[in-house]
Amino acid sequence: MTKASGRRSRRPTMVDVAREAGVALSTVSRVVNADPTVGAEFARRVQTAIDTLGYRPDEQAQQLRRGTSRTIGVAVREMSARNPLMAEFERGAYASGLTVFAASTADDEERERAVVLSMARRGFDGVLVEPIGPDHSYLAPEMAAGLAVVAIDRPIAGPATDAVLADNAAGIRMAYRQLADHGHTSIAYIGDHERIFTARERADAFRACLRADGRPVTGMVHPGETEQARISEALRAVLSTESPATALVCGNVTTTFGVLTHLAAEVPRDRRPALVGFDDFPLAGLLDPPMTVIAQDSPAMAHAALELMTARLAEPERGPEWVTVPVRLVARGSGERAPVR
Amino acid sequence: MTKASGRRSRRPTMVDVAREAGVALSTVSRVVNADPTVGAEFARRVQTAIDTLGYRPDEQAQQLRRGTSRTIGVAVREMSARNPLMAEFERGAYASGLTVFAASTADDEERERAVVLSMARRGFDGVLVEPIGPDHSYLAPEMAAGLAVVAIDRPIAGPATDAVLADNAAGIRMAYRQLADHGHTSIAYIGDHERIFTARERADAFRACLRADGRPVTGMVHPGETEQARISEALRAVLSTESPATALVCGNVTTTFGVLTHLAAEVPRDRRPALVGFDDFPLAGLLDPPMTVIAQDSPAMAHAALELMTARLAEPERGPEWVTVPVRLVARGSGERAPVR
DNA sequence: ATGCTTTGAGAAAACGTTATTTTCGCGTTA
DNA sequence: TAACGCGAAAATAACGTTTTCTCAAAGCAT
Repeated sequence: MTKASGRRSRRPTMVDVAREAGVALSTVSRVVNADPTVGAEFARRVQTAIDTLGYRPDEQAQQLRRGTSRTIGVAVREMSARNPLMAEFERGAYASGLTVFAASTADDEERERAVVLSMARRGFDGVLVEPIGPDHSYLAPEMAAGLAVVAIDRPIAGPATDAVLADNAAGIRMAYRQLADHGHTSIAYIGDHERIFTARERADAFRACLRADGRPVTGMVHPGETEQARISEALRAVLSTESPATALVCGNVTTTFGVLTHLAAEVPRDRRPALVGFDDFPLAGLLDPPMTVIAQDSPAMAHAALELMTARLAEPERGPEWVTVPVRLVARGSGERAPVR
Repeated sequence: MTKASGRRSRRPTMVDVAREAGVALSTVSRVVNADPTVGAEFARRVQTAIDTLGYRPDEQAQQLRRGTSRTIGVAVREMSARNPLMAEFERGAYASGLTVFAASTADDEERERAVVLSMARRGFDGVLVEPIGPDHSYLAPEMAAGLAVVAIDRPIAGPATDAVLADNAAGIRMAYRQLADHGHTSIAYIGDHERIFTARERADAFRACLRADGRPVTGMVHPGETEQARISEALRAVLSTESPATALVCGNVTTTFGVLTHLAAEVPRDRRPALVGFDDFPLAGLLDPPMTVIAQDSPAMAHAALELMTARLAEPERGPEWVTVPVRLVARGSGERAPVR
């Protein structure tokens, strides 16, 4: 209360505490960090000074001095979208005493770079990133300087990092198998653009399924932008041939929604194809028919990511590791319908 | 390359650049900050040194020194859940040259405190917070020290802050009116627990609607936990009286999902009540019947929040301001069904 | 008593910046 | 020619911590 004459009160600092308690600055630091070499009487005096002043250490200065922040950043395409993985990861990290801050890359390569670099230059110890573009060489110097990088959902092109991936190929095979087992012989795939790693893996796996079954590939695989117009177009192409597809595999949730929207609007209920979607979503069970999906194991993926992250933080020189997490089929009805016609 | 003998390379710092360019530390700083008083030749030399070394300023040290970070934090209940508001806010902030980092409070009061305090002590300039508990007095010293606080979705109890709220009461009135206009005379409400501000506002508004219509309130308003069991119980109570409700207003998305789940499992299609839900959600239009909802204007709310935030950053002493954003009714079918029986 | 370790606190240097002050070279003016 | 002013670079002092070093006092054995 001595010199704070201005309206705006400054945050109390260690120096203030030291003055209040009548001890040296370094003694305050030792008390704050529970250094056992500080005497009981001194500790008490400092503690009361801390309490009366409402002192809180400045984490920024701490980190600058310590060179570590116990903070890890999450750079993900969309924070806002349903992203159970991030929630799981955050929970786990919190339990390990790590702070997690997230920022979204908005599916923009340049933005990802800016976000991740900003995290690195703020002293974040690690970054969990859902990589966007084909070039991640900007990460190399940061990693050399000690930034722990774990890729999620897709691997990072360029420097070798840890990665957690879903078993996309197995998921597609399960979807295909389920439809084939229910009598479908003409199965088509509609998915995301193949510039995206997961979309590429899934489309490739689907083509492999067709080939393994001795069925024609041409005209049955439709990757592309996830806009309604493109999806509707693909659907029309697939459903209006002389021997139309009786079943569909959707490559991701956006595609699934687009397909459902199109079918609801333009295809009579009793002529709709059987459907299996990649990725589960809320309400999937309340649709008519309930939606059969390939569900990713978000908790397991988050757990794996956290494991990799903490392992790398502890031992920065370890070799990069990839973890592939199994997926599972959730049969709800849409994928178990018999072929129409 | 002179002394970096260890495997792990240090990030280059201003001192390194200064040494490389053969100038003083402060000259490097001036070049980095585009100070016009630096000579062309010096600027060039420093710039090449920066490029060859790959120097990037340490934002942490910058912020410590500058006392400002142009960073604002978002503390929201669930980052992972669909939260279009946050996405909008982030986009706008990015356009204004602000960095946004988000952390989730997991609906836990203590966690909120930890997260927000951590943001403050890291030098974040502002915090957008979706407040949890009844006591936010911990914010007072931070605000006194200059932290800009904007509450979203609910006001903050304790220190007076800016806030952006949805017009909950008007939304409930629109929902009630829509159902009444379609012939319903027995309308019930199921919603979230009234410890939550929005739930309280909505339940209160619904009671007011009943009273204004001269209808009994008892037994028609069911706020509570959003667990399936509680919701099912409320539904049974409301639907199994001698004059059962023919229409329902759901107080939030979770409740809506719970109600839909219960109805799908236990009530034959032709005996289901009309439904209006608070908050829109994806796939609402693909349900059977398509779901009528009260939709919040997330972009408008995000925009308002950003306005308040920037205004406060610019002028910390301005009076707190509350902005109420209108909602709108999206009629899709479920709220326009005539009463059964 | 003397010397030697131990304990515990203070002083000061660092972390990587930016802001302020000092210094210096040089052209201008009296 | 000396004083002056000015532009531009160098030096230095912060920002709020942690950590290393120093050093006085106390404890203990000889």
